[in-house]
Amino acid sequence: MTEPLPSPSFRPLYEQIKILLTQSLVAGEWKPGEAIPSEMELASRFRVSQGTVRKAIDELASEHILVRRQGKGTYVASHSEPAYQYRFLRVMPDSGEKLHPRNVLLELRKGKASADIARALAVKAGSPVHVIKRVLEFRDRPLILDEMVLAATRFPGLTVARLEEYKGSMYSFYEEVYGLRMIRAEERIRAVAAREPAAGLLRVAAGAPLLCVDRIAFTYGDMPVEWRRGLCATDGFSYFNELA
Amino acid sequence: MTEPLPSPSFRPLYEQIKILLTQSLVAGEWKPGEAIPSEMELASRFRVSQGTVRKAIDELASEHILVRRQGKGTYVASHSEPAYQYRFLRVMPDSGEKLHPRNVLLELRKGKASADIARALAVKAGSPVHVIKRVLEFRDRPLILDEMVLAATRFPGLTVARLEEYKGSMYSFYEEVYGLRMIRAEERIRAVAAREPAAGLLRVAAGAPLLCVDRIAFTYGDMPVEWRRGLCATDGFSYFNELA
DNA sequence: GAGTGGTCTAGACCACCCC
DNA sequence: GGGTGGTCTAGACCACTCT
Repeated sequence: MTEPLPSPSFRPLYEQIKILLTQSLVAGEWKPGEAIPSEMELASRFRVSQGTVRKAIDELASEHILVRRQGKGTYVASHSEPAYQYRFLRVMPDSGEKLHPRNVLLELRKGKASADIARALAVKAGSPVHVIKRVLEFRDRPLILDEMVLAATRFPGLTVARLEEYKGSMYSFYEEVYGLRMIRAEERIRAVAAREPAAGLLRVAAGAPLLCVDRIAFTYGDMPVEWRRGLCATDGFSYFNELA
Repeated sequence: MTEPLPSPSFRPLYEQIKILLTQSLVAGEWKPGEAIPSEMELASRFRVSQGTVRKAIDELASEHILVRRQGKGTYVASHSEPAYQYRFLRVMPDSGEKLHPRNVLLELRKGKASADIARALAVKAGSPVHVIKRVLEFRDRPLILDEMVLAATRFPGLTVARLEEYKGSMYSFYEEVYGLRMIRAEERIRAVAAREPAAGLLRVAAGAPLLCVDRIAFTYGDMPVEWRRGLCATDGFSYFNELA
């Protein structure tokens, strides 16, 4: 029998299992929404105890990469599921009611990555990109004006038709159409004065204060996929955050 | 047939242990910065296995209520420790350098809780409160103008002298002087136009866009302790947030 | 009833820290 | 060397879901 030698840098077994599971996810062995094999089955596949598989899955579940459902199985998390639909949308009405915005596509064009965006997307400056502009409306009021930038190589054949025909959030679109599941994002928020054309699109006066939310969204392995800038008027709405 | 009725409220053992540990923390049996008893010791105290204590501690550690240190022990987290000093401060220089702000106290006065603040602090409207105003400076530039409101009953004998003599963050002050450890906070962020006197204090033009960050901070058992409103100019700085 | 995740136990051993 | 947390195992039993 070949026992794994204790390597100089100690790596617990469950972390290696975690890596193996992640590789299977990246490779598409199990797709978003599907169940992965049972803990016992994975334990015998990897030749470890159920407890070790369990710890690996626990961590992936705490990162919202997998979802456990008692009595049923463990599933690959998906932005297409209602509960995860607007997982990354932190702007909420102060009234406390749930925000189910409507997506209005403004523009899709080709462009080249600026230095900043190239760095954010880990591509070369000047690389071809798609630029998407859209407005999120809530109760027929424009709420957020978004600009998204995607590396063209990762989104071949992206057209207005495909975007418009799609029902659901951007991230379920990336996921279902391009197999890119977003698992994490970083946001930087600033306050800015509204300028045209944003002011008009959001129906606020020029110079009105807006939230400017810059986001980089990542898929498995911390690979950046989307750069986004959102402008948002915050009368009646606010960006909610929990600090723990 | 005798159908075994589904137990109305199933509570796993480790959750009960978690509650017992939390009660000891609230009661002050172990103070911030101190070590709690070892896992084996707690296991025998509670008559459960080490694994069960371990799971309870794991959860408290993931909530940053306890801190594990391999080979040493498990400690009560404290805002006085350097690593946790500015745990809840999300405003950072865009340069990426670390933010070690300086605290400048402007005002401490007594007041009465407005309806909104009373609700936030779970006290009666009109209850006596302390109102603290201060500026956080970074490299001699005013960065954040904060107004904090505290229920007077929870902070007896609060004076300018005690506040000014204290070195460190607000929350280490609450913790060391009043035994109130903040473990969680909720923030709501909006964009607002600067007005006097905030504009002058932050050295921005009237009407300039500012971040307005409203916070409620909680101690053990989700008890609200502090209401806070921060105004922040964001040229060169931004509010960082990670979405997971 | 069968299968899944969830809990709990007991014991062994490893990595880390400090004396 | 002795104590602490960290990992891993094997097995038992519980709670939940679906059939």
